[in-house]
Amino acid sequence: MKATDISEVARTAGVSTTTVSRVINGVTTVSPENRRRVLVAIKQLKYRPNPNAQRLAAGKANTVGLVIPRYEGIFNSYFALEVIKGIGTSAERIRCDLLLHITNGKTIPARSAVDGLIFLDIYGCEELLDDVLNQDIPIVVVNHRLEDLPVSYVAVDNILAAERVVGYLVGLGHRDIATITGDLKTQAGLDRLDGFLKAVKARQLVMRDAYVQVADFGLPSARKAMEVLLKLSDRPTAVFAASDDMALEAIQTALDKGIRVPEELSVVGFDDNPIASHGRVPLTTVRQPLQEMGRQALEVLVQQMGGKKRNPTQLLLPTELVERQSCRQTWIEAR
Amino acid sequence: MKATDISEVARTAGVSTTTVSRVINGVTTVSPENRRRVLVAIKQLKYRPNPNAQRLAAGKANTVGLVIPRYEGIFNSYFALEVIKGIGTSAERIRCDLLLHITNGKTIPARSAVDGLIFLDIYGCEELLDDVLNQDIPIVVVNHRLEDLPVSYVAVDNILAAERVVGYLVGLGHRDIATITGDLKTQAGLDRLDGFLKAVKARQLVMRDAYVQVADFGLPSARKAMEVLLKLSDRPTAVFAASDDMALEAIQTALDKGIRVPEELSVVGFDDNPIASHGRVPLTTVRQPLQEMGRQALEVLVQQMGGKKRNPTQLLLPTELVERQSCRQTWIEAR
DNA sequence: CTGAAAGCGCTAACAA
DNA sequence: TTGTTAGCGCTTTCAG
Repeated sequence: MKATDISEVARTAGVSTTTVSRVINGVTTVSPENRRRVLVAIKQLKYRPNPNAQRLAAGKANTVGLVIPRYEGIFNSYFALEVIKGIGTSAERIRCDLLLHITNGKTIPARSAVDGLIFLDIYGCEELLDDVLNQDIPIVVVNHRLEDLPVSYVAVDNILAAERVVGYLVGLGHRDIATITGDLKTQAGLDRLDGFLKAVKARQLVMRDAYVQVADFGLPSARKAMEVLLKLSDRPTAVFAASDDMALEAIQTALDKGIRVPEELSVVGFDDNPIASHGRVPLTTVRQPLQEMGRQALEVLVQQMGGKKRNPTQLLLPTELVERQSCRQTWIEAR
Repeated sequence: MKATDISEVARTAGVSTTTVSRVINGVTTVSPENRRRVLVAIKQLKYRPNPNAQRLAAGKANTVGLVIPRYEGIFNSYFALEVIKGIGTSAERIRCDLLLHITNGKTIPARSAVDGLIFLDIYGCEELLDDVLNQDIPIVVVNHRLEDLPVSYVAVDNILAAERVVGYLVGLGHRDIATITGDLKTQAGLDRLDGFLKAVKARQLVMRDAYVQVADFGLPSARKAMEVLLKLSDRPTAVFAASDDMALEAIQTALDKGIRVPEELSVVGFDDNPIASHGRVPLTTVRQPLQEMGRQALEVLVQQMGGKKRNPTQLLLPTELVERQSCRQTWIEAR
């Protein structure tokens, strides 16, 4: 049982394979009559071109590679699925295939299998990046700024977002603000901490070392961090967690110890994971346009693959503080 | 800038392209000396074979297509990411590429682009299935039993799982048990309801129509369902929600109305989403081996692609009731 | 154990 | 507007 090929279509349509190829690829120089006959033949034979042959002959893959670091923290997250979703639906629209490549930091799809690459973060893939850059393959990185490198990226201003969180909390009267960080090996984790620190310094808030609890985006680490914070003699009145998951876990930990949120402790998260907006305490958090990041990443990549852009596009998408009910004023305001 | 090709490798190794091809493909009939020289040349030239050419020449793609229905309920879920993860990590191990294809129910990857297909559920893709079956392309469906069709699947016994939930609840003394269903257009949703109904009947429990609240896996639908249940004059003492997300939302809804969980209302979920085990009320739920499903699906597919198996493999993986703290006895047991 | 040569199915000059 | 003719880069008989 052999699949029908282009020559068979050509034969039954009474034209050359070239003509068939032309109508398949939307080349306009085909007479309406011939086009019609080809179309009929294709339908009748249920012909579908062999993509491998197309790619080989045309020298382009019509595929973009989605490289995902095999790292729990990112792979496992709400973040990943949302971005994939954004990329996936866009890819479907422009009829381009998506090659999912989960990597241990050592491998990427073969050059000729893809026209371009999207990295979903580059945690653990730093060395790969050099390879890629040397291979002249179009690439865009999601969720990691690479300002000194000529690489396109689509990310979010985590520093600014964290600063805003602190500003918001200060506006509510908090001065003793702690943070539960993400994995500091990721840029997002690091930036969220940097922004926090920057704002704390700028506003000359109380800054104890213990107010920075290093965690790793994991639930257990968040719980541990929160337990430490709660035991502090000068317990913070507000906590900024670097992810919604961790924020939820932190709230849970506090509630377990009989500390009410937000009455006795304000908590802010990061992500705007829907599950967090519906919990016991609807979470005040930072919304990132995750699907949008995916969509834009693909768009930038496509432009680059089209050879339009020579210099990298570096995009910082806006975040938004979503106020819900996990924060509260610490004093009665003067009227 | 042209990529190095096999003939270049052959030249620098002083052998024919055939020999190079042999060492690449692990054919054993190559002298150790030649093998060494080829390997050296490959490394030196940083040669990587062109997959498209390989696929075309060899007639196999070394790629499996992962078809995901473009449907919020499945695409968006914890379920999807976990299964993808299972498939992805397995695929990485057996060095097979993964083509992610998000579909509206009308398209699948071209036959020659993949050696086989994994459907992540088939919601909205029922017609596609016929196409696939007519195309003699190896396929396995995840999360949907197709007992009357000669199609491999890897799923979970949702009916049995739901029955067990009811059994568990009855064991705690509940007789007024309601359910918040998933989307009944999905088999998983339907089965969970069927199992529930079956068990309720078998145990001759109270069964009011209002005890079956049809929802769709979405949070808003779950909330609405719960609100209806709570207003009932004969309010149920226990609720089985068809997903953890919905269960959480249900608990939240109850708490909002001042109804304590589990003291006044027991709730059971489905999935064992980690976020549910850490909430205000650690959720008693049904664990499904999601990653395992992905892994097994790929394994079954690979066997099928190898031509080993002619008849379909139909797997029902075990679930497990994870008891946490969202359920409670309704009466003081006699001693 | 090795290599020559014939494709795999399609695209793209180039000529007509 | 059309068809002829080379390839694209690799695998695979088949003969040696």
